[in-house]
Amino acid sequence: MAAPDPKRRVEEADRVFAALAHPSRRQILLTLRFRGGRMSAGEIAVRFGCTWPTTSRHLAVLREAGLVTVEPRGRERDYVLATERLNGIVGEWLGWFEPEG
Amino acid sequence: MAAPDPKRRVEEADRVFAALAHPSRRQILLTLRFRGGRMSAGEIAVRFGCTWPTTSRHLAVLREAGLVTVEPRGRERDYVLATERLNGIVGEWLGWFEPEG
DNA sequence: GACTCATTTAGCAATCCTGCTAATCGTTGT
DNA sequence: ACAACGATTAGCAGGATTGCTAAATGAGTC
Repeated sequence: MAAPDPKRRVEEADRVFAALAHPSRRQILLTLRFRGGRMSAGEIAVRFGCTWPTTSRHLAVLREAGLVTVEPRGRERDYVLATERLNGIVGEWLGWFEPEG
Repeated sequence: MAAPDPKRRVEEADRVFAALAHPSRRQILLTLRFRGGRMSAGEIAVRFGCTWPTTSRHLAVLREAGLVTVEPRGRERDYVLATERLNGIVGEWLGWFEPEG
């Protein structure tokens, strides 16, 4: 486990919020959420208007942000939603703006 | 108050998340939060590394996203943090990923 | 009105993002 | 080995973003 380096934390938040900036990527996360948190790249790709490679790159952005993890399964690749990280980073940031305090 | 048009809701979320994608803009929101939710454009600008016009444009992006509102005061302009909207839009989206359900 | 201060707008260059098509890689099945 | 399938990578064009400097606006002051 990495030390609680605040600089690293900031860079991670940067990548997470940058990843959430694109509607298709938020849609991918929601789709994953309501399909049990795990789908193959193909299952995800067929649900979107853009081409396969474009979706694949969106998935790469989400993976580099740590919002999904990849688990190869045969010749397919399962993408697994990292719910705790999404709630952790975004929730922590949003927590600064809570009414009380 | 606008009708609960889902399409409009989506477009608003787009703009909000796009606004949050830039570190300087998140920093502006945090700075506002911990200075009482209200600051003039100048007070905000002097705290950032970039030039005044650049900060001004960041503020415009936040304003178009509805995350801040502007209140002219004399020849200055106060930017007011729209906490309830930030918590509303981001919190609602994040709510879809809560553990239960 | 002329002048100053606070802030924004205009205009430009560099960079990043997103979409596509074509080519590639790794696994399965014959 | 070969072909088929799932998925990613490479390369490119169009458009958006971000930063800057210089010029313009708008409100207060003399």
